[in-house]
Amino acid sequence: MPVPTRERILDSSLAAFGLRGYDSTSLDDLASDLGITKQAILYHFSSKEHLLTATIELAVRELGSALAGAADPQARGFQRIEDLVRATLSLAARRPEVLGLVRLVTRQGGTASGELASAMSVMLGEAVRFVETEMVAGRFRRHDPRMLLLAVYSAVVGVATEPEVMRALGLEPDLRSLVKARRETIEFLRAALIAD
Amino acid sequence: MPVPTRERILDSSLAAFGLRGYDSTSLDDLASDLGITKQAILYHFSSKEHLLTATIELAVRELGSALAGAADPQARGFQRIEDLVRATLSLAARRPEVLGLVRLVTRQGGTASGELASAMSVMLGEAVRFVETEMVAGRFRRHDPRMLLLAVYSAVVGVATEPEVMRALGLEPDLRSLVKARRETIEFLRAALIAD
DNA sequence: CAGAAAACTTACCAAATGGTAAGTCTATGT
DNA sequence: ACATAGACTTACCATTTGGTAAGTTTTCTG
Repeated sequence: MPVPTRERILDSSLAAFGLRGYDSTSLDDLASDLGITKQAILYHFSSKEHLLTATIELAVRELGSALAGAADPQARGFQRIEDLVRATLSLAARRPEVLGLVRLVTRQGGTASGELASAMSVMLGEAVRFVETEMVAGRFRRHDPRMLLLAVYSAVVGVATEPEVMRALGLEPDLRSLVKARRETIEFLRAALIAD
Repeated sequence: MPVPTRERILDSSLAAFGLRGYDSTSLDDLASDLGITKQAILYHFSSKEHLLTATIELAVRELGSALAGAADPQARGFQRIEDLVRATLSLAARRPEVLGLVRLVTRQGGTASGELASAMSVMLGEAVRFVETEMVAGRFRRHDPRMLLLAVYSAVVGVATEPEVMRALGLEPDLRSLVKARRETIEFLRAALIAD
């Protein structure tokens, strides 16, 4: 059974918006990639901005399920961070457009970013509480939890979405390097986080 | 004495390209901001892509001089990292568009990025050698230097260019928070880098 | 099978975009 | 005083863009 056009459009637009940007992607580009006309897109999504909104919703769902699938509520201390970082970097390798879109929207912060902003607020709020309890329990070094998370978020998303910097460092972003980058990133965070 | 039009154009395009993106900035936008016509821009730069190239060159110069001014060749160990991070975050606060453009170009990696790519390669190559000697001297933890720099670069540039994430964390990106973010980022890196 | 709703396509359109051609104004050197 | 070059502006232009209107085909339903 064929994939519904609506979903195919969303898949394509997630890839295009996430990897190349919103303004750099025209509806005609999307349509010809899909072998349909631009008006077919406008039939399912009444404007380009509505398409962006729906695309962001899809990205939020993908990110949310990737992280929810990895987060074992039982896990304590650094294990939980490691699980989340693994899941994030794995998602970045499998579907770089998802994090690309997240980053694009968190930076520009336009009208359509409301949902993503609130979803991120929820996730980050949980993360702040988790980090706080770990600090109180003496398993993590004492820092401002929010600043710590900003640094961790930046490091992970940066590693996940900066293939050109990897190239500038003389590393080809192939599978082996990515595996190595993941291990090193986790070790880096472990060293930064864990209390002596 | 008035600022030459050519420089005014470059200043404006650096801000626009760096903060809003290349495709999102039209020559008409730039021109009307400057109170001139689009053709005046095309008189100084024969096409939009040439303007981008010149703008990237300007950003590279600004970044280079900001970092060169901060790097004391005498400094050893973490002090040197701290100097560079301070300079980077200070530049990000003063002129966010510079790092914005660097990030934009390193991600998309189009035709015009050759100069930035080679400039980054040089800077990162020096950084790799520095980090290696520090590791050999036992002042830094042992990691793959390139992976370590990727994580450090990502953390710093991320902190510098993700104001929306700060907001999602409940932090207003005002001066006090930025100073705090700088201190925390440095502490974070110190914990990650320094050998016991 | 009728008909209506869904899922499109063909045909347009106004605005914006990067770019060209030609003219105008101004300073400057001879 | 005058030609010349630099620094623009006015006037266009072809293409692309997001979007509308109206028609056509397919699918579902009574």
